[in-house]
Amino acid sequence: MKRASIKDIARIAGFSVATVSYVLNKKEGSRISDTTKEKILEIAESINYIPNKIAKSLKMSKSKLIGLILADISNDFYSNIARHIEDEAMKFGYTLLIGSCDENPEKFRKLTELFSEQQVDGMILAPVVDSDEAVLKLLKEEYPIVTFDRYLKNINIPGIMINNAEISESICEFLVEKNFEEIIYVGYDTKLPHLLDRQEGFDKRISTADIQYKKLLIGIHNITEEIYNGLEENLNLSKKTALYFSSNKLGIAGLSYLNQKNIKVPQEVSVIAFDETEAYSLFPTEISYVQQPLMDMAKEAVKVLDAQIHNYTLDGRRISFPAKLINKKSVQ
Amino acid sequence: MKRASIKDIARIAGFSVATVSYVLNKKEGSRISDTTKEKILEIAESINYIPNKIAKSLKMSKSKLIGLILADISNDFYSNIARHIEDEAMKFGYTLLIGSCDENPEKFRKLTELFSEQQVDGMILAPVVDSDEAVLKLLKEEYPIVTFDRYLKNINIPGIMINNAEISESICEFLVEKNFEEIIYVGYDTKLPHLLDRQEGFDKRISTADIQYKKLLIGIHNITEEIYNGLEENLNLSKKTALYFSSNKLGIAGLSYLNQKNIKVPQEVSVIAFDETEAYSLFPTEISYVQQPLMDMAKEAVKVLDAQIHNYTLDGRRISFPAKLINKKSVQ
DNA sequence: CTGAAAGCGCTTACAG
DNA sequence: CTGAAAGCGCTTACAG
Repeated sequence: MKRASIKDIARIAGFSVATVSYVLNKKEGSRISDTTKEKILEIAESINYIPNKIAKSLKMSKSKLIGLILADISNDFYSNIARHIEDEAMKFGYTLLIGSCDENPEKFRKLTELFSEQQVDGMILAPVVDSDEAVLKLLKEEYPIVTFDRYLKNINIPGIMINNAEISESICEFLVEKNFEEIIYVGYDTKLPHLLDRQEGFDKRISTADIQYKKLLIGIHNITEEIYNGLEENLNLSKKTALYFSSNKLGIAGLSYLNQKNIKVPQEVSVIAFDETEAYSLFPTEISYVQQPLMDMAKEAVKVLDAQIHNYTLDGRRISFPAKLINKKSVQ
Repeated sequence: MKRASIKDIARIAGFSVATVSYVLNKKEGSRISDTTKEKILEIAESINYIPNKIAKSLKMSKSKLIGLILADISNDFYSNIARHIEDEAMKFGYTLLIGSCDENPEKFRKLTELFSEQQVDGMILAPVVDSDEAVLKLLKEEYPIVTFDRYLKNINIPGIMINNAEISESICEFLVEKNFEEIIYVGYDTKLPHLLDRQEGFDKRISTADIQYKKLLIGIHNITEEIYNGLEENLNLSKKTALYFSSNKLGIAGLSYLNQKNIKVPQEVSVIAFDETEAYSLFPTEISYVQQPLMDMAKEAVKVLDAQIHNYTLDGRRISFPAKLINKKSVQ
């Protein structure tokens, strides 16, 4: 079925498409008589008129579409982000295109290209390792973009993130004061700057403490198995030990290991994890974790993006939101 | 920066836009000389030409966009679905618009309208209670749609789902054979047909068994608290009892309760939950659960939708995929 | 208060 | 082998 257009309304109403367009868009400036307005509105209603945003987009060079590229929408952390961004984007009248790139720079590039062809007005990106080139290309097209969660070391664009180094440093401080004999930092074997920041913040504080320290760096593609083997090898229950899992996935995989091994938290080992997830509620001990203010971050991201979309100025400011430790019962 | 168009290429190359369009689209039929082709391709490359799909969409009446409406993208179950659908849609050249409606028919309606204005080629819907009207309207516009997970009792459109009644019936059979003294079905207090099917399938089998049976029906908006109170009141550990949690969220909330109360599974109570989630791996006992073949379902959904998009025929067939019990250690 | 016309960036049937 | 032209459904500056 061909859908009704403004032209159909115009024909039936006996007015021009211009007049119909003015009425439908409720422009203040244009003085259309009330009877004309009513008639047109009535007809639009009766023939079930649905405006064609594609046509409007073409004419206006604005699609009211925003592209969101993240590692994997099925990952709890990212799907939470997506939801917050969706809500916020809707408030601004944007609809969300979502793409998952699986830490793969080629997929990332393809998604930026696809979204760019789709004429999204802007993109919110969680860039992967080696995605600089793709982002640079976007930048050359003067595409409004903002990074989220992650950022690019060598490209200065607006980015929303947490205070990765600082929060890790303060987590370390917190653990140091508890007098552990050994602390194990569990992170990813990666070049992602925000994760390196987490590491370095932790390293910085621990280096001035006289505590045994290990780093377990996990390949990003085989988390469960590597965590299992890593902890199997490195966790020494005869010492008073604390584990710091520096991401959501790592936390879940690590807790799953402790669970399988029936290792008691915090009696045998203390744990701090990252991000909120209802999964923690199934673990026998209430887990202490680092909480990111995702909703505030999403609000800011959309706000910053929308501002760019409207005036095409890119100030390269990165904004760090403070994460905080929600201390429950997994550290003693 | 204004983006380069086909017209710019034409001007620079000294050919018409028609020729440029033919070359860019690599049509077989049109015989363009190789030198022309090369020249045009080269220029396109050098001025960083990006095709404008909005313009193409308008001309072709095809946006290559698919809308996905579900209850909440941050819900583990739905974000998994979204990911599978994303992957499959991409294979067909579609990009995904995602919207969450929070079980709210008004939000659902708004999303259908928004997507419809956005000219998506089709929609994959997890309809909510009282969304019949919105779907009917889509149908009147002859919009290609397919329901997923859920279906509409009174509207006959293609739908992808599991064998809700049958799987529940066979879960019940499984439990009956274990000689429990009491079985508690934990479900939602809802009118969603697929959830009623789950209930009725269970009821059907239990009605022929001589076992004490309770149904705990939970309001969809306050799960954690209602599960807590409901189990507190109804779970009697002096009897050999089995709990059947008929959704992912209910399973997690229920296990969380058992965890808080330090009730041992399966020693004190047996449990079967619904859907896979890594959350289960944090629970002290490996959880037996009902697995839905989400990837196959996603494949089928996109396939069915794509078929509709291409020939506008709607056969109202619902397709049930077999769910199956993955039996672990939470039932004794 | 209303309309004719141009144009957004494409595709494609037709002509030559 | 290539181009002129129409048209997809809108918006808007301009004229009357």
